[in-house]
Amino acid sequence: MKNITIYDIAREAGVSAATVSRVLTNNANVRPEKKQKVQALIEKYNFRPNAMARSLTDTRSRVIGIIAADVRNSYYSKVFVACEMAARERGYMVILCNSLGETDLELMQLETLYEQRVGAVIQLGGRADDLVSDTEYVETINQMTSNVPLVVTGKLDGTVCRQVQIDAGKAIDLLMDHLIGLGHKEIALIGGRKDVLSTFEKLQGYRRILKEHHLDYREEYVRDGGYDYETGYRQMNELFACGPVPTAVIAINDYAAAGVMRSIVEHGLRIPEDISVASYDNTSLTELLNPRLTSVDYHYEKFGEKLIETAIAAAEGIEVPQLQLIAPELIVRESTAAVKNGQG
Amino acid sequence: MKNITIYDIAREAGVSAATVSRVLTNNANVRPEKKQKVQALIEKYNFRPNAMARSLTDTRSRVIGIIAADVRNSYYSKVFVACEMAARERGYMVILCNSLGETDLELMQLETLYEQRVGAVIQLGGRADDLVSDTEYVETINQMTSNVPLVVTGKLDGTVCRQVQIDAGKAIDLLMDHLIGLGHKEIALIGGRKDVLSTFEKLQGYRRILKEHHLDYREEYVRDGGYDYETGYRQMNELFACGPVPTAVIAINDYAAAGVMRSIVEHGLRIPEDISVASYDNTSLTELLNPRLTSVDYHYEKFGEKLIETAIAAAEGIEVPQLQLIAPELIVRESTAAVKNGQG
DNA sequence: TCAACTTTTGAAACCCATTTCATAGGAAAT
DNA sequence: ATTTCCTATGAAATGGGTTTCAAAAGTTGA
Repeated sequence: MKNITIYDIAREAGVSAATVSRVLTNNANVRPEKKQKVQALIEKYNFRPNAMARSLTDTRSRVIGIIAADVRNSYYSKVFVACEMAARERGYMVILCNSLGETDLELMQLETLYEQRVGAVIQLGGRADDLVSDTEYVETINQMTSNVPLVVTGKLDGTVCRQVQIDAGKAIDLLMDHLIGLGHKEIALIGGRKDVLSTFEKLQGYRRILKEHHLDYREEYVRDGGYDYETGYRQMNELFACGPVPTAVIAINDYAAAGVMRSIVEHGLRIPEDISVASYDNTSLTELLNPRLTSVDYHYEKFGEKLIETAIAAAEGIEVPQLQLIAPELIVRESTAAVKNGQG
Repeated sequence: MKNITIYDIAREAGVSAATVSRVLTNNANVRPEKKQKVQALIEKYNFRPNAMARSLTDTRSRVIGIIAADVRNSYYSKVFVACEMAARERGYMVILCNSLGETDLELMQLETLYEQRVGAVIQLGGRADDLVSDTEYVETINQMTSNVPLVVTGKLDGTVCRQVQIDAGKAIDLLMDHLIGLGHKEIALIGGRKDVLSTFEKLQGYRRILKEHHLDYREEYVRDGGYDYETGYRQMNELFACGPVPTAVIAINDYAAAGVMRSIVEHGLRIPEDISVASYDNTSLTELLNPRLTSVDYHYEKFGEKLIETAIAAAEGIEVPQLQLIAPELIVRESTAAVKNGQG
């Protein structure tokens, strides 16, 4: 299956390769009759120019690499698809890799993407979201970013990565305002690792808001863990077993919320009549669960656009603010309601 | 940010570019001291060879393209991640595109992937899953497959695409055996388009199995539509409104099942006590819904491996059987139970 | 020590498109 | 009709690797 090249086309058309190239790129004058002859042959052989060869001279390859933690998680797949659409509109392609939480793999993929000479890499989740950056990791990243610019959704102190973050402070604000407005005073926070930037910021916000409303901060109400169903289920069970039971729960994402909800139902309580549940991410899960879940949306379309725009700017050497924030929005559904009378 | 090349390394090491290349590919003898000097410089400059330039001579690019309908759907993201892992183990990369159900986009992406000179393309969902292939589409595909081999999960008559299919007949067998074994005689089928191969085959199997068990086929029990929550919800509502209410429902996937479940709950019935619900795909949703959903699993790891192996074989010109089947497995959870006494 | 091998090595060709540069051909201006 | 200015075109250089081929260097054996 030998591939056809512009030379084959050129020979058969009786022109030079340069002329074929001009027809392909369409940015120089070619006599109409020759142009037509070349186009006919391109059609005939179903010829498509080799993007590899092209990008050798092009310098910039019009490809953005994305390293996501795991697209099987709805949050990442939503961001990814948003990025892909934004990239396509701008004449770019994206390449996706899943790091699956393994730092080694993450770095290998960064390397592979650089070998592919992508213009920039966007990192979704993974090591760059950690609150405190590991020195060795930062060093490796610094080596790589001398080759290819990196856009992260967290932050990496001591590097030149561009940051596009969700405004986590605003996100917790929205949830707390909503719940406090409904009369809740006992609000638990379930799931998430405190050493992850966004989770840490949410916790900070939680304490700040409690103080602003003269509400007590209770250690037992903050129960971290992972970002999955299991964590939500286990931690809510613990709350039932040990601590005082809150009137509202904020889960770190929709998966954790599903776990929280099951635990509540298994304990014979109703949502939202007995306990309100809300979460972050606003994935499709929110509509599938029963009751439908109140959740914080991140305007994924805008989010993807900003990520891609930042990446393209970085690839093309254009300056952009190093930190950009995405404003979240609260989507209220059935899982939150006013606190019961006589309680709180 | 001028990139370093093997020539830069060669000059500084006082050797020829050929020698540097030999060190990189590691497949020829190079005097140890020179090898070491070159490796030191590679390290020093953090040099990585340009994969584009490499694949110009390599012919085969060690990249497989994947066109999925939409990775925001759990099914596709599971297959994709499985493919990615299988590819990595075999020294390949994958590039993902989402066709979002648009045939034009699908073809554009096929073209883009060919321009990238991927070794093969795997198509998940989309046009190739249609029962009857559109002539114009087939023609375009035939043109493209003269350039790059295509692996599909459906079938495309009149083309040379390799097929890796889930054994849909076996899948419906598993579900029906399970439900009939539980005493169900009134089983509805909800969701899916009949012009999609796998859905069609499931319907065929459904009729065959009913006949084998001397059960009546009832038109009203087969309610097609899309593959989403809405379809499940709407069609189950219709069943409640118009038709006889079945004792069990098989939804075309977990999303549709979620819709079916909500409709049932909203009608004041319980799952599985009043109605059993089961579905295909066994995505993470099955564990998140309440009750947990009985669903048919496709051994995604094996599925991904077979897809990638087939794609790599095609890329390297190795013969493989044109059609390969994946055997599904039933995962029984809480959403199915024996039919109530006095019914059926 | 010299012939006969084997291992290393670099120059040059090659992969495939783009782009520069110089030339050839036409059209417009004098 | 001649000069001037564009437009159209091809040869060759370029980008960054790999590979072939032939020469150089190192080994071995007699």
